Amino acid sequence: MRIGQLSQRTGVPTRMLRYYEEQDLLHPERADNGYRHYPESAVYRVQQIRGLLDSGLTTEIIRRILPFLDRPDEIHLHPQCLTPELADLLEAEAARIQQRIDCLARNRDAIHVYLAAVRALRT
Amino acid sequence: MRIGQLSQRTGVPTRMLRYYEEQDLLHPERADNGYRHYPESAVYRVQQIRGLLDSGLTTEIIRRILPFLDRPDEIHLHPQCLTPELADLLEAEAARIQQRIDCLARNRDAIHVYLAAVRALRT
DNA sequence: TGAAACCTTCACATCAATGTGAAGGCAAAT
DNA sequence: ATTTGCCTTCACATTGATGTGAAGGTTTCA
Repeated sequence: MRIGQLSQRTGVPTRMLRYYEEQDLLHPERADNGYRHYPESAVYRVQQIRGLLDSGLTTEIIRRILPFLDRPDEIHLHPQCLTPELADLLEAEAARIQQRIDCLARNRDAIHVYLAAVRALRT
Repeated sequence: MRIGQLSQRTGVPTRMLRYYEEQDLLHPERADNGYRHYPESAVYRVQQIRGLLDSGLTTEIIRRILPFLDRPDEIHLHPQCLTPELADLLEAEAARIQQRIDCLARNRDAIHVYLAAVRALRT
């Protein structure tokens, strides 16, 4: 599919889709006339990128972990592809992600506790 | 405590603590000489702000939900303090937070699955 | 064939969060 | 008492993610 349709289906402006490509997060094929051509899977990929960006990860981090965020494929399953440094990076990033989850969950709970408390008072 | 010590204990630069004050996230007392004076609880509060910022919330959103993120106190427990619009805002923000959590948890799991798969291959 | 709706690249603007530094007042210790 | 280190405000710079618009090529369709 072309960029306009991908933009429509994801709600992400074409400007941003080109930006993500510049940041090495997307790698669409090019048609003869130069138009970008995305596979169906790009829809999920873009949603994933947006979700991670919106959760505070930078494009730089996303670029580095993105190859490992899908079903482990043969390309990356060869043990020698996982250098100790890369494993450390993934572990560290998973830990940072967990920290975010904990923080968000705490505050989500606090909001719900508050709402429940006020509503209980109103009975 | 003064700004320098709060900075040391939280790891947040004084520049940022003043910025958060400007954004109405912190409200330190002032001593006669104009120095800011923070209560002990400011340490947690700053960590909380940092965590939320780092998780993609803006200072604007944080400012609006911050009063409700602590133990519900008498000030805010009066039902008339919770206008329907405010309740909607809190619900909506809780939902957005939940979306972030889901996205982060999915990708954290994917990292762990990948690491486990590679390590299993290496046995 | 010509208009409408897409596509391309290039470039400058904005916004929030943060860095950095200057110019000067206050305080604690040698 | 002077130095050292903290504090104050003011102000300009930077960085990452976006918005916006210009100038021009392509596809589709009436």
